[in-house]
Amino acid sequence: MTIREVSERYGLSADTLRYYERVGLIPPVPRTGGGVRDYDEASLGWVELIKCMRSAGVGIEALTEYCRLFQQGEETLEARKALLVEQRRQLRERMEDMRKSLDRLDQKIENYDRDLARKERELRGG
Amino acid sequence: MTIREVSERYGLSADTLRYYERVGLIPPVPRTGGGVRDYDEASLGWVELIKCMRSAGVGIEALTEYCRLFQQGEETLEARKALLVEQRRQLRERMEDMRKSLDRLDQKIENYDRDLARKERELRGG
DNA sequence: CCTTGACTTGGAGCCCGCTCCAAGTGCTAT
DNA sequence: ATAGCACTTGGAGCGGGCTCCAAGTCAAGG
Repeated sequence: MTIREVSERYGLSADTLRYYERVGLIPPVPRTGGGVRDYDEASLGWVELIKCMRSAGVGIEALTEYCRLFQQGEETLEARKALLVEQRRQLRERMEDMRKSLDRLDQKIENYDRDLARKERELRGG
Repeated sequence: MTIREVSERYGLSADTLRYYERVGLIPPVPRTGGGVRDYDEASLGWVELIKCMRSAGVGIEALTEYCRLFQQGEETLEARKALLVEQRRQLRERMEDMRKSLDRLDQKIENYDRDLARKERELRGG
């Protein structure tokens, strides 16, 4: 699968896909004789994983570290798990912050509803 | 309340507080005779609101627009509410992305647990 | 053979959101 | 009076994460 096809499939620019590989977010993608990227299933899996994690705000650094460990094989299983557990913790933390802000937004919106309703009554009544 | 005190109270640097005011995230803070910022309750409320919204990833632009509308008075109530509703929508969207990534992380971590347990059994058994 | 077009690389540039700095001003304590 | 310190402003710098560009290579079609 060419970089263009992968780009269209996942909604990531070809530049971004090359960038991801360059900085080590995904392992080296197989190439054709001419050196052109030819994404296989494994590479697609990585692209999808990275897209998912990036969209949740997981940092490039943690993800490159994960990819690096993965390429070192079996002896890094524990390290990889530890890394994922830590990222999960951070993700939960961020979600908790967002939940607080969401509550606050809900509250403010309710206040606006009340203010607008009052204004409406005043217009009608007076 | 001085900028230093506000800084300590909210864990934002004095530079960040000045920056927030400069770009219009919060309305102008009252000054002493000598031109030194003297945060009042209203300003503190703004700082806290902005800190909360920023920590949830709400963009500077939306927040400056909200602040701008606020300073224009009553006739912008509806516009402000609309802005908040839109930001709430975006916040919910981001949280949904994060929930998906979290599920995925949980799944991966479980897989690692299984792999590690299997490896353990193999070591003991063979 | 030559053009076209997708691909390659390395590197520069850009946007966001701070963060830091230089130069200057003004209260406070000795 | 003068040292010291917190404050001011405008502007430069920085890190993250892309995004774009120039220059070159290669495969396919006319």
